[in-house]
Amino acid sequence: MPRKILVAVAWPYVNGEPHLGHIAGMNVPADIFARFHRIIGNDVVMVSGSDMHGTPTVLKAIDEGVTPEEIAGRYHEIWKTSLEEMNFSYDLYTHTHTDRHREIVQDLFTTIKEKGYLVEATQSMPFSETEQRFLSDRFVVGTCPHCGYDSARGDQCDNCGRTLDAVDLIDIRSRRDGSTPVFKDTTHQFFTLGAFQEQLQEWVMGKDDWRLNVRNQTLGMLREGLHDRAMTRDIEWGVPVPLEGYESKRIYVWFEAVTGYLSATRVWAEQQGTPDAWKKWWVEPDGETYYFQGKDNVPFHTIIWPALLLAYGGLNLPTDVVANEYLNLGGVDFSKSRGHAVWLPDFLTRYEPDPLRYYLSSIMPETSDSEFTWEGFVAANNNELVATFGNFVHRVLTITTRNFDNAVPEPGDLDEIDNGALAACDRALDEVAAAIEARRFRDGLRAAMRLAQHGNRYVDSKQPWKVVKDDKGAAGTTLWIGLNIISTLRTLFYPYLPTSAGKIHSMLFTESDTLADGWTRRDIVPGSPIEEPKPLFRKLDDSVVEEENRRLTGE
RNA sequence: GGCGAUGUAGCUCAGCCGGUUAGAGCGCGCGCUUCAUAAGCGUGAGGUCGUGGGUUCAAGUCCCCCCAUCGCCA
Repeated sequence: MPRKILVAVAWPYVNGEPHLGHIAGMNVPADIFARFHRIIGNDVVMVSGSDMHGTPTVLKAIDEGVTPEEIAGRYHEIWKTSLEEMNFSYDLYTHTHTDRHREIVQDLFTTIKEKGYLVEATQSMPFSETEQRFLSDRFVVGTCPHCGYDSARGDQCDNCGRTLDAVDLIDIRSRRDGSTPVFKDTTHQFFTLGAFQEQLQEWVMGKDDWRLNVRNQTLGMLREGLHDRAMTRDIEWGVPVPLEGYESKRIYVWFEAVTGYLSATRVWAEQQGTPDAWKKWWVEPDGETYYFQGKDNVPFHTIIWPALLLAYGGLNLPTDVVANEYLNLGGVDFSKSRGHAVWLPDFLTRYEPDPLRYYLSSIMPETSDSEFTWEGFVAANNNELVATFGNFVHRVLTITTRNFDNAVPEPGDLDEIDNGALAACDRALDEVAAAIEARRFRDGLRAAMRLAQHGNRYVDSKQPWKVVKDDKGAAGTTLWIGLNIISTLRTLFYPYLPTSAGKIHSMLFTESDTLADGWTRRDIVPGSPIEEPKPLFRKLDDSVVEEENRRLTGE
């Protein structure tokens, strides 16, 4: 029975282009995981989309003097294109500004309201008298009461980093027109998070395969106790609240955005012509759901979203929340709010996706922040991808095609070393599978690379380029083994480097594809044709480092 | 301020329930090889395991204080 695996990838808010920091921690691991589960035969659906209604998008729109819809639409297209170019295998990459998403969010909201888990309460919020509207925390600025910084936001001070309450700001003013707001009571719907405390606690306690930071941070918050949270806001960009008297309010973007996981799966199922198919992952008790995102929103996925699912009832809680740390750039924060970043659309105009997927996988911020450097990228490309992996494939294929008339040689009897090489293939399949299954992607990559190294050692010890001169049969055996190793590498790297796996496949086989062949060492059939080898990866000149660093620091 | 994670060779990281001279990949030195995108293989150097205490016959590995970085919360 295939397992049912939902791969839910974080929804980026679209107020700018994607950069490497975004994809290193979320899309890359998610895609590896999804591709792996597909190739071992599981029933996978991978969904995500752009969060159109995030506050940063509204702020950007104000800055540019255009509508939020225009900003969101513009960057959504850019994101979508870049994600496709990276070969991330989404079954659906949508966005939150669709009718269907709104319907599903409102259904969730209404149902949870009917069940009594949304209650009305009032709170005091800054209100702009000039504009006759409430200002959410990020729309007000003032002087930080802690450090005196004069442009602290209503939710946080960018200077000293402390989180703030708008009430505490000194000399508070509207970010929109500079006027001084007054504080006024406003009515909102509060989600009774505390009602789910025990259920959540019990649930998380059982998750001993979660990453330490995810599990412990969640347990810590549960220990401290949960408080009701406002699920509506006084804003106009977002999903309308389906309640009377709430016409000027919208559903809180976090309630709405996480619901995207569910709505996207349903939309995908509807597009497939099987509208109930989403239940395989969300309703059937053995459906597994994996959420990939950054460390900054762990509680939303381990507490708020699960509580919403419990409140709604009958929907599966996350199997795991795979939160990664951050990928930084040369010690500088990768956040796009600063100017320093390697932008994905720009990167892809000069470099291939697979070397990037390789490097990002090898430095994936699984346990702590990591750093992208151009030196590292070039080194990983040249010394590992090209020298170890690409070169192994190339040398074996070259010797084969030159000496055996572009066909797979016939193997003779296998000796201990030959059998050891085949055993290494099978071992690598097991090791990589175990690592990816356990969401240890760096480990998996390294295990795959070990097979390429084993292949190089094997070929070195057998010296087929020499042996072929006086014992063609023996050389044929060696090359046949070598081709088996290449075939296995094709499979091992398929989740990480899908394009390269495809290239290897077409050099070795004339039909089927890597995915269809499954997670096994496909037999290499003597006599079948082999294509003239072309290098899998391009070596990068060292000057790239200097060139790109210059580009980064601004000419 | 509270909670959580991280801190091990130049770089990226392994080190489970404490136990012989602390490991891997990359980089670096040396040697071998030349089929291959001057790629490969072997070998060597390199570490006060963030700091300071403590427990123990024995501690990166357990306990406590502290420091640094990142995230979350007040």
